[in-house]
Amino acid sequence: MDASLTTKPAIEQIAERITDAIMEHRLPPGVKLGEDRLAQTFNVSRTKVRQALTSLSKEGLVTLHPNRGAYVTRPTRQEALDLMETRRLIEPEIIRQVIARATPTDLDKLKAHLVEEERARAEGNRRLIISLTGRFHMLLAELGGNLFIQKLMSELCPLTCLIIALYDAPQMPACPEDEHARIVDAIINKDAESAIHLMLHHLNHIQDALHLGDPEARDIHWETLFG
Amino acid sequence: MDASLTTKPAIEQIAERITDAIMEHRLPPGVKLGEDRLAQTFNVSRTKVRQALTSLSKEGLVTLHPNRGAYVTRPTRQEALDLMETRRLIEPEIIRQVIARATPTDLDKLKAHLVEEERARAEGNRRLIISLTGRFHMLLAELGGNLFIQKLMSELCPLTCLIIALYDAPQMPACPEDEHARIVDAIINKDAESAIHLMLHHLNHIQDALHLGDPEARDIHWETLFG
DNA sequence: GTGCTATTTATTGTATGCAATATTTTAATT
DNA sequence: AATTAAAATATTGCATACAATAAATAGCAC
Repeated sequence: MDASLTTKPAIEQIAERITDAIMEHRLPPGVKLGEDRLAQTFNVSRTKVRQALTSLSKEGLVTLHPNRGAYVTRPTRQEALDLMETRRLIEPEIIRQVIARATPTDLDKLKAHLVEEERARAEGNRRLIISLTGRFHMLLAELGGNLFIQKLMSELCPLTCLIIALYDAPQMPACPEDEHARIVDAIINKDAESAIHLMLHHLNHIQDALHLGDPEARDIHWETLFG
Repeated sequence: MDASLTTKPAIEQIAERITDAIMEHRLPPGVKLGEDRLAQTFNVSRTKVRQALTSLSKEGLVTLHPNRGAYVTRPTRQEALDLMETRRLIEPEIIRQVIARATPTDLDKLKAHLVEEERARAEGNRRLIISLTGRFHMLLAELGGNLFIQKLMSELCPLTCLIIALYDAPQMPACPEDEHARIVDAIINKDAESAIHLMLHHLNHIQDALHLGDPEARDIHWETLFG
């Protein structure tokens, strides 16, 4: 029997491994992703690495500088604000969708995820915690069932991890321990209003933990600076 | 002097021309986009065509079948519903942003766009009308200023054109003549409530014109049909 | 030693040729 | 004639080699 039914295309696998590394802060923003090096690392030809990198650049995780190579994106403060604004718009709708559609199996998935998060916290595995925190929101979007919102969140969440890597206070825990659990509780109780409220609170916590206000170090708008 | 400052990369140009053709219904859904043929058409190598096609597939306009080639996407009814649901969520927020941020120059751009639409209507150029109708919403997203919402709308609008091509009644005009103009009026008057109301009305008109309800011809879910 | 230019080195961008995979045509058998 | 098998054809997927570009180094004048 062929295993190809379960095997994903090599290019997607590469992109996924890079995404994972970025979400877990093993690849910090700004790092160069040389094609040859990656090709050797993954034991594939440069061709496939290139395709994975262009794919990631479409998702915004990687920035391509023509003739200069691929770098892990360094989101600007403005981009961070735009991203969080978008999430505050989208995620309440996701909550509504999940409450309206979720099957018992779906709710089990949410509970299982909380267990994983709990375990990562018990281990003190901060990198895993950040990654799982992102995946919680991607899981919600998946259960929400809207394909476009799902795709959007699957891009915004890894980018959020990058933003945390760039702007979060180094020692501060990414977000209060039980916020995800409380959101799931409200969803299970089909209490949309509470769940949305908790979600918005949660998103505000994430944003408040970021140092986006420092006026001295604000981004330079090279495009409009001259002429 | 080099013109390269104004010249876009060849790959993007190809992708754009294909996008335009799709938006104007010159390339109907389901059509095969053979690599060799496109390469000859655009007088470039197959390599660049391939990259343009993978880029378009990331945006959802083109669907890649492994070893079988690229086809103009045929959105399912479910995808059409998800898309319109997403637009109803996003576009009211865009309206709010535009009213909050728009400069006089921005408003001029909106007016200029209305003039273009009017001209296309006067000419009876139905293809151009559909394309411009899409671009109106992309322009609003641009003026809204949120980069992520902008990117999202720049994907949803061409897809909407595809959906119209697939599901719209052949003879029916895509949408009532002056809805865009009325939305712009409300924006100029900074009347957010009216503008949002008109926008939602407008989106519902688009959706109502689609034949998405026919139960006999609903999509087959091949993924979950077996096993 | 500093600033400039030229050369070398490294890295990305692209075309091309071949292998792998579908599709179509032809042939053959019932 | 219909169905299946086999061969031929066409198309996509991929690795590789080379060209174009940028970065790093070396050389040179002052």
